[in-house]
Amino acid sequence: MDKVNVFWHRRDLRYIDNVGLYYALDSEEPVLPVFIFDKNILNELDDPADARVTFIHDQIAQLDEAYRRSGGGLRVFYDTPKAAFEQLMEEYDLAGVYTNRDYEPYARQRDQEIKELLASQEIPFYSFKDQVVFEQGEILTDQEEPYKVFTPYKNKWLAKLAGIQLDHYNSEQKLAALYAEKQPAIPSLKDIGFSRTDIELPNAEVRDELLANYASDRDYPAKEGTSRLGVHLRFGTISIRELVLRAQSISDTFLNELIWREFYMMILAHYPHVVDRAFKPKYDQIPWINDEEQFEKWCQGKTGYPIVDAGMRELNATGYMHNRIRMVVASFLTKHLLIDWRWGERYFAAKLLDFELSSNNGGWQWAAGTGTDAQPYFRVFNPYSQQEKFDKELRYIRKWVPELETSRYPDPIVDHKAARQRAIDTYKKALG
DNA sequence: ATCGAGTTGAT
DNA sequence: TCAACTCGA
Repeated sequence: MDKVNVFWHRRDLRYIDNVGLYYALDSEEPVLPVFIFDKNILNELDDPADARVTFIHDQIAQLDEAYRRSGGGLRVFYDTPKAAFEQLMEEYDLAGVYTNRDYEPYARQRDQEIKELLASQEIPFYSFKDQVVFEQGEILTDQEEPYKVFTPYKNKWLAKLAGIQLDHYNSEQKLAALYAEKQPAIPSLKDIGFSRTDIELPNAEVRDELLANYASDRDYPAKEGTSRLGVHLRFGTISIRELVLRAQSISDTFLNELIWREFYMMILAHYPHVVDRAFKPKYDQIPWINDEEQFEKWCQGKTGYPIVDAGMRELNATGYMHNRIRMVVASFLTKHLLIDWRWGERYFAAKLLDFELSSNNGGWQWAAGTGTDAQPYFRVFNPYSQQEKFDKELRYIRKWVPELETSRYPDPIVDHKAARQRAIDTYKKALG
């Protein structure tokens, strides 16, 4: 049996500037890189044509190719992580398993299980910080408590960043240390129960010009003013350290967004109850109406509110929605329709290519007013003034709602003024 | 203990 | 101006 170190890729699908991979390749033993198409996760997805699985598969194929060029190869499983590691333990004499930390509740439980499995044969499990600049626990108040408000968190984060150097881990220059054995061909999408989608994904490049104009352009959905990097941050096809360095020198506003990402990851790690309950417990008292017919119309983009409908149709057609519009549709669902934020959260989770549990949950709780640092409940976005401010020329709206201004376009499913008042009254009563 | 502040607003 | 309340130093 050959003695190897395993490097386990999860949501770090790159070989450049990869911390865990760097340390694995720096070790004594040759490195077998591994990826598992996790049945526990994939079995939960209803639609076999899933753009995210397609994306992952493409990235896996590219990684495999890069490793093959260096004389190695990526070992890919379609299984549960436990079964995959049991097989690896049979096939190899494992010196250790290296990986980058992953902070979601499922991931932490999964890693604990694998760590224990390995420990039963005295195989060490080494994990590294790669996905974020600062983990939960690194940014705390003076009382050593996790922050609940963004701004002081951000200030501490920036102060801490100023005191460190963000290193580049040149894993890409160490691939000669890969385990040189031909690995089986990676399973096809069909083998794992999925089919290819033709949804186009943005590439992982950030232009300086985009960052330079980010603060002024990002709120206008008709412009190409946002980075579209969410999916790459989700699957680690771009390095957060590289991105932070770029942002630092070009755009504070964009850097802020990266800090939000870590803020919500920290919130999820410290307060895992947010996954299915309000961050602020009192807000679980709100009597949502949860009208299924209205929910369906919201999903389909047939609410009769152009900016809401445009956003939902963009999401349905492309797996993406402009951030400004995400706030508008979320406010509309929770406030105007008084539908449980979790319904909206779930719909976004199913549709968004850049879906990130912590950010999605944080964003929805913010819009619903149930979260950290959230909107006050009496602040209800006005879909018409949002439209007037951010898509005055109707460029975005007409693109997704071409039948606007025809008799085929539906009447509003609720009256803005009445719905706004109903929301405020309902929240007030529930919280009072 | 006190007090200023709090992502993206609306009327 | 509104309107509610908690966070954090």
